[in-house]
Amino acid sequence: MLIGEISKKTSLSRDTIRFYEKMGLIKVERGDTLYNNYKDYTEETLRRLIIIKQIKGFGFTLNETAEILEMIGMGMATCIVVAEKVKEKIRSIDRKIKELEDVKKMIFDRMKEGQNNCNPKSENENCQTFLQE
Amino acid sequence: MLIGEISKKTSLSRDTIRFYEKMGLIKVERGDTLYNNYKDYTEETLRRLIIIKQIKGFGFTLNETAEILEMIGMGMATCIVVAEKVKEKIRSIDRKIKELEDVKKMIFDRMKEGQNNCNPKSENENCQTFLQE
DNA sequence: ATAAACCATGGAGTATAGTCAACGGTCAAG
DNA sequence: CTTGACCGTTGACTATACTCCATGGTTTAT
Repeated sequence: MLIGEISKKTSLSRDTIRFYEKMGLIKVERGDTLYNNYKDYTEETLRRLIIIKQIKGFGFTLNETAEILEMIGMGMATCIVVAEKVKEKIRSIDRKIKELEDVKKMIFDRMKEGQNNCNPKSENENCQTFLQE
Repeated sequence: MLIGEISKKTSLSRDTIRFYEKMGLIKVERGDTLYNNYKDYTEETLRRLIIIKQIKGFGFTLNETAEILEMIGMGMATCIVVAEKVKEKIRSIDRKIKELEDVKKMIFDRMKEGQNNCNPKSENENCQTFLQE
């Protein structure tokens, strides 16, 4: 099938599909006919794109997705391995959440400090929050 | 002073200082002397860079930092305005945390679904987690 | 005189995941 | 025969905040 059709079937834009091809996530051949240079997307590729969407739905990056696809290709994406990957992804989300919470706490603390530098008589002047060394 | 000196005093790399200049966060003039084209960084610029570090310490982006600097320049960075900006920053952090938690929950739920597709006899085969439509 | 240690500029590269525009070829219908 | 709807490739652009490199000029010390 041509790119327009597979694009509709996957709800991925043509550009995205071509981008995935460039990234090596899918392989595409030319059709047998020699008189045009349209690419021929197979059912196999369609399935692969759907799997890619699934994997990305888990929050994996394209690189990670490529890795998992390779494992699937080698039959090594066992339940244990997949579960471990997903768990690691969850751990990395937890790390990000913790980082954000740390930043938030830091901002809170600094804001409190800053408020000590804001007294009523400076109501219409620059706040000293950022201006102290 | 020359860039090497201000770089040491602020603990910002030369490249970073030049980058800030290019972004318009600081203005720098050439020295009075005409026989070289070295830039002359003033005490004022030094103070400004220190303020930039303070503001960035609150998690503001460079664009936001530029905004706040401008307000300071106009004497409009009042305590109320600054507190509101900081609060909005905290709110945006909270939104990010919530997004991450949603993603995490989604992954959890899907993983549970996926586990139903993993039965013992497929121990050494690809997990079906990503393979279902 | 020359080497080390500065300085300036411009441009490319980093990571992520595409999106968009330009240019040109192809195909089917009227 | 021409119009519209496709298709292909290449390269630039998005956002963030720098970092690094190459090239070339300047200053200071020996």
